[in-house]
Amino acid sequence: MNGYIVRMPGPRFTLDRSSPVPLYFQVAEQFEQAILSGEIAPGERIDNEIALAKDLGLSRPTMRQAIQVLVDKGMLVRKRGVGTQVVHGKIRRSVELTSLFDDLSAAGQKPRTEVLAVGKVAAEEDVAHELQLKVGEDVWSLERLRYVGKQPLAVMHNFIPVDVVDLDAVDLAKTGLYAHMRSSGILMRVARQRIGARGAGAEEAELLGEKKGAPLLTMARTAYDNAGRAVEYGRHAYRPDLYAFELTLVDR
Amino acid sequence: MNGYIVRMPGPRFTLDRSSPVPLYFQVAEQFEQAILSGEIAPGERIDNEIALAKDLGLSRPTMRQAIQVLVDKGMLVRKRGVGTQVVHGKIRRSVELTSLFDDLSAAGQKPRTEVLAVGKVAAEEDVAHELQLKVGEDVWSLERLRYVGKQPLAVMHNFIPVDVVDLDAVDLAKTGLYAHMRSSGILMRVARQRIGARGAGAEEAELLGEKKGAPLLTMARTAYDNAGRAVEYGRHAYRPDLYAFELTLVDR
DNA sequence: GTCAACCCTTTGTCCTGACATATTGACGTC
DNA sequence: GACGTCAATATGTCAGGACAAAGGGTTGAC
Repeated sequence: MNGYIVRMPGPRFTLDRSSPVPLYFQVAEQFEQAILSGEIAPGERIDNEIALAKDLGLSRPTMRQAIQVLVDKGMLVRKRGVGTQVVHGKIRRSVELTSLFDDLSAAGQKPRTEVLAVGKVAAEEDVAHELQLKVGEDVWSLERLRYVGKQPLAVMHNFIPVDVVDLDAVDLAKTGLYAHMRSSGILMRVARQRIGARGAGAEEAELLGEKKGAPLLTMARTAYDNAGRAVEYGRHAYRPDLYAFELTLVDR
Repeated sequence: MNGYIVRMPGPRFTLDRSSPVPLYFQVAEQFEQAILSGEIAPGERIDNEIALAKDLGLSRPTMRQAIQVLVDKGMLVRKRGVGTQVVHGKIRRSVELTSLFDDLSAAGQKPRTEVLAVGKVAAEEDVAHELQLKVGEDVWSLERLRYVGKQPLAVMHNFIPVDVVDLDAVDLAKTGLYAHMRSSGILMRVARQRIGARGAGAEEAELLGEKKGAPLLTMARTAYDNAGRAVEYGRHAYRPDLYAFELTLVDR
């Protein structure tokens, strides 16, 4: 734990070379903090890569990798021949491979989940197609109603191949589906989402406390694990007055 | 014995070192092509980085950079100690810093645009806030109706600071707004989007050929140039039966 | 005064080399 | 046969150096 304090244009960075956290990540984290706290103002230029690397006792590739993390997040912009600037401080976390449950927990809300139905069903055509199965094969079907406070927020319908996890033994009202899958060793690495809208059906409307035909925000998503296997397909409908998707795009 | 068959660059990649296109990008492009064409099947492992680099006469960092491009696109997945696999072939291009016009053009559709109104207006509070202006300052206001074929697809309302571009001299029915901004030297590098849904207002409904209260897919977006300046704020409403947002998420 | 040519700064690309760490399969012991 | 250990394999991280290319400012010619 050899701490390393460096004096920079504004912020001081500390590096711990004995930590398992990669150096470039340590730098990126502290840079992000300095930007979010306003220590480095939007529009301001940061020192050039070579000087930064030298000041921190790092190589230039490592310094570049750290900066790249924030460029990918949309917080910094590089301009060849000019330098690297802060774009803007407040960045909404882009849509990630997290669940609504995670989102709300992070926001300090108290989400509650009601399991409407769970069991094995025969895969219909679209489900089978998304999960790379044959029509009629068994899949878990899980229907849940999500509340935030006392308000119903979303109707969620997930399909999961039976050989991925076992849903019988779990209390899904307490544990998020994704948390359960993670703890079962399922790592979701890539997901495809499709966001749209439609009018509420009679049953949905009833569940969400809306009228039939009321506008709903929909999201269908297929998640793949690190072997490329489809491990989850979900179709969800949200009350648009309570939920929206935010994302930050970066042109590279 | 090595019971598994490792896939080589069976397609011999061609590299042009005199080209201005970076080597890592040349490799990434050809790899992508091989994956999309099915030459390398989903789930298949590709050769390890060192062997690939050697075969192509590249250094390992360059090879890694090439692979990283496809990992970022969600086409490949790396597993330490194991190798790199193809996830799945058909990847929808993730939401990018392009416009609907670009999207439809790329899809071979023939989009048509009707300019409903264009002119300078005093910025209201939300517009001023998004564009980093003061309330009451002049901004361009541009309302358009987008058709695909004969069907109205979207109502688009854009706001642009007056010192960014001049909209008077342009035929916005023929030229996309973004294309015009690009040709004016405005480079959009970062954008924040918020996707939601709501019922159609009376005017919108009329324009889109829907009934009042019909579900619409909405997207609000603020774009920033490479100096961090807000250059565009737009509020758009889409007919959900004709349009949806697709994106691919990658966990890194 | 205008504009082109030049130089300096900074990021972009690419190379070689090294060690760390996660994963898997094979081997050996009990 | 079950289980722990070890080695092989492949990616992850990091160092240090070199040249290319783009942008911006300065200088000089006209």
